[in-house]
Amino acid sequence: MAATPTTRPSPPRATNERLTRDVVLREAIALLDAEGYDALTMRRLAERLGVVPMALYRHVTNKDDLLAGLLDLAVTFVPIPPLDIGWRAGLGGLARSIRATMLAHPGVVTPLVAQPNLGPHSLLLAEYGLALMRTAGFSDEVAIRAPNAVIVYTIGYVALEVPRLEFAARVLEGTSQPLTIDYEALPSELFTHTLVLRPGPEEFINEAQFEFGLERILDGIAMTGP
Amino acid sequence: MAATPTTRPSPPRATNERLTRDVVLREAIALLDAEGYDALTMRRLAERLGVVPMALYRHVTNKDDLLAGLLDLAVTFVPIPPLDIGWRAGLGGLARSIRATMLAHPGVVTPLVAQPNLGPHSLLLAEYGLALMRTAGFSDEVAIRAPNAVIVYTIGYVALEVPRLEFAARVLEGTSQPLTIDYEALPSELFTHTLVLRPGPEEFINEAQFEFGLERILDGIAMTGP
DNA sequence: ACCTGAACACCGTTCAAGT
DNA sequence: ACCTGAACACCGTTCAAGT
Repeated sequence: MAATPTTRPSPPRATNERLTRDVVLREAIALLDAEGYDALTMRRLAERLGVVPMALYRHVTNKDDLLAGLLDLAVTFVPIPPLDIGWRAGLGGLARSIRATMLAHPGVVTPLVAQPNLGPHSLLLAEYGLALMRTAGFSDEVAIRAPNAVIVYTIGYVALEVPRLEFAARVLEGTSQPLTIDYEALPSELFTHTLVLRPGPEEFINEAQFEFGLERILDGIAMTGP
Repeated sequence: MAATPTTRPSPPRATNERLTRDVVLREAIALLDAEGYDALTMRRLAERLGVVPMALYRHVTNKDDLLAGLLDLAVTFVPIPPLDIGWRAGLGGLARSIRATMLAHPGVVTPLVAQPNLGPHSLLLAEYGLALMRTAGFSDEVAIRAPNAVIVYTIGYVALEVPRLEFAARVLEGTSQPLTIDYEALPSELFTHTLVLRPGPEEFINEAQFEFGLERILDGIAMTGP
């Protein structure tokens, strides 16, 4: 009922809502989405919930536990494609689904990379990959490795993509200088091919590059059988 | 000459050594290697150099600049394979070389992923990839995209691998509980394939998985030509 | 027994005061 | 002009004191 004694915007939480672990985790994701990974501090999360910082420790044992809980929750946001579309469309769809979810919740990427995550919802994604590959008749080894390769590629790709998108956004709003490559400064005998093709700084990470790598992995998987 | 007034180990820096940007960056990598990313603070770095924290700001504009400089320096540690071994051995060798370097300097992985890096030494790696592919007769588009796919896969993979190796090390020293999957708790109608194969928690990230994904990408690239 | 404000041991960076 | 100690505005977490 009483307003929190701060200068920040008043908390959005209904005052009669009981604080639960689920409420804490969802608010943490909302904070992550709104203000990014660095903004997720115990103090600011507590403030958004209209609660004293130490009240959070009733529902999470520490910040690592908060991050682990929030990750398992975020995995539930990933739509799993249907099973009957074939292994190639299935794995490709799962990759695009994971990427879309991570781009929608860019703040989760840092904790996702930083800690192992074998919660029940991750296992559901793994089951989908195994089902696709075994139904298609691949060997047990490929059934395990191929979906893992696609998932690792996707998470790794987006882990690189998100900071570069955030950088691009800062360039647009004028708070960062755009990246440029000064081709004229490169010694021509060391950079002959670079100076012929002159790939722009945006070539390293973009949507077409994601699709190129994904399709190469899927082509390579196709060559292993079934 | 005078010892730093702290309780920490005395700094290893020779007292008559002039502080330069290069010395600062190399000590930052040494601190990263020795104690990990979280240990790299301006204050602790200054302490190791036997210098007051603000003295660092003479050589770097802020912590982001320190990280950018240290990344460009770390790229020089990556051995580039010879040019005359063919595109497949060349790209594969580059990937393994990048992975080995990152595993030797695990603390650089976090800043490497977190910010764009187009320093001159990165461009030298890119030039190597372009040279391999153009010499082999691939199209300009594939010459740009294929090395990028291999490099993104490798960096992304190791970004996931490093925290899991650190976790495994904590398990070995007894400070973390090992990850287990409780197969008995999984509802059998949702997890039929998982319960048949029962892949262990270590299957997601390991050396064989890295090689599997790398070979699939290389196979997929081979299919595009030349 | 439960809750929480104050405190602790840190951060990166600013800036005024010193030489 | 150059340098730097103190200070500021934060952290995550501990813990003693309060109800």
